[in-house]
Amino acid sequence: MSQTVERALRILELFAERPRSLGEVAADLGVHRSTALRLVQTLERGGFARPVDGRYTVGFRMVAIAHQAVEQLDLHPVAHPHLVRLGDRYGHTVHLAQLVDDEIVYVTKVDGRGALRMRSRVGQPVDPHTSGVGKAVLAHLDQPARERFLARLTYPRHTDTTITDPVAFRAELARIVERGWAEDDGEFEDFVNCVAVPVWDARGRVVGAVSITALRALAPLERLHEHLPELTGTCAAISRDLGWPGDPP
Amino acid sequence: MSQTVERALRILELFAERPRSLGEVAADLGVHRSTALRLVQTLERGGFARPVDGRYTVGFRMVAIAHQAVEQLDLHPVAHPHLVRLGDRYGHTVHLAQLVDDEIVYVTKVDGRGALRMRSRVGQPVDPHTSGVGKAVLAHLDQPARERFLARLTYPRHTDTTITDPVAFRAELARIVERGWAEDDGEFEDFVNCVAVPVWDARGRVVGAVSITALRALAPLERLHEHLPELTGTCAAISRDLGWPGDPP
DNA sequence: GCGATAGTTGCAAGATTTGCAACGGACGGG
DNA sequence: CCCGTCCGTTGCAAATCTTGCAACTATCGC
Repeated sequence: MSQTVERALRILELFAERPRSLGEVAADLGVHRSTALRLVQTLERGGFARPVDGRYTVGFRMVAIAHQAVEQLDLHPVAHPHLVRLGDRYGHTVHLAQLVDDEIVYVTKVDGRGALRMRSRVGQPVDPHTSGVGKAVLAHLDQPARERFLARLTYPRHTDTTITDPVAFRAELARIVERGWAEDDGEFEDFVNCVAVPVWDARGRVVGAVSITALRALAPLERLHEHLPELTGTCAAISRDLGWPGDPP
Repeated sequence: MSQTVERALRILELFAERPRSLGEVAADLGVHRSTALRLVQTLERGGFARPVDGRYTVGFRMVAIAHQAVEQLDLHPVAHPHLVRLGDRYGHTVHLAQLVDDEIVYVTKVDGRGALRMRSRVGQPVDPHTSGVGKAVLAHLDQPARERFLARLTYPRHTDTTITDPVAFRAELARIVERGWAEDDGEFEDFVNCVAVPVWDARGRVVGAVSITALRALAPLERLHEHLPELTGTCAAISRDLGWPGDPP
């Protein structure tokens, strides 16, 4: 609706990938260099962009605002200490995803102790059919909401184990409800697997999920399964902090 | 330079504080509601804003971009695992600040185990005269850069212990260089104190600092001092990961 | 010293944004 | 039940604000 703002946002997207020169920005937007300059300058004066050796990148105001935004989410503040404790315990990567309106978003990540770090996901929407947290939330959603999700779901294949069949996916969701937890058996990336457990609010509705993720080489599913009691306990603790009465779902 | 973009950024700032209705936005910007609507819609379609029960807030694209930006910083990725380990050890809050151009910015925070969480600072510029990390970096900066910092420094008082005298501040910096670490004795907030140690790069220049922060009631300075060997070790490890030869400064 | 690339500025043209007025829906009090 | 208010939304004409141009400067590398 506003061309100018659209261009400014596009510029921020460009900066997020990697630092860009004014020329690159202008070329990408298809505008004159002077136009690009004025947009970038505006971003810079607002702290949304900053120069870095002959190029521009995302500015710190942006970082600060985003951080503030995450802290405003209901789940993050109550869950965080629990997640840190959980991360401590096994040294694996811990993710928290929250159900926000009609999408599921990664809200917190606690890095594991290994040298490798998972490609980061905070702020990104969860892919429901290839992630533990996605399946955990989806499975425990109430009927109409789940159907709304499923309706707009596509099933692109990422690995051999990716579930690409809607019917099989529904079966998987049913299984998850039954046992109370979900897993990702290398369905997004071959060498990564995880287990995930849902989090409940005061009214007994799913609000998100917590997952323990690890390289298969480091901790295969069987090993992660051993952490399920701890993970379930953590999610119960978070849920109780949210006012959950504590009944089994 | 671009009024429209300026307004869009202003809107994001508003959303960061708390969710806003269109009317509030329009009022704050001093524009017609329809104008505000079109700007907000543009932000929303870009994922930079999102509706939340009758109001608008910061969108997740914003969060994702900011996160990506932080990961691009040189210090963050190498330092993070060390910080987590340090946080584990004592359960106190750990901050990492990085020197970026002519400012020092909080880049990472590892929350402590206590129920209380520090008011968050990631992405925010460090106040050099009231923070451990600020003083640690400033003290070890090369002469000209330090003078440039000092030149534009004001010394607003926040607490009884805030250093408000430029001369006293220089003396403090000298003391910090001598002993190799800095402290914040409730200089920003009465009840919070911290110790901080600088981080070096391959060429032996300060690139940032790490601090261990705690409520005074929980861990007074004397207690934090006991953690200095560990903190110094962590900073040395980070510095070595950055290519620091390992000579004492 | 030449050529390339980066950033910057004034100005005129006009595309883009703006304010207006009016509509529909939701909510709450009277 | 109706009125008042506050929400978001749309079409349109006016004009503000943005845009592209062209020219200038600076820096880097050959």
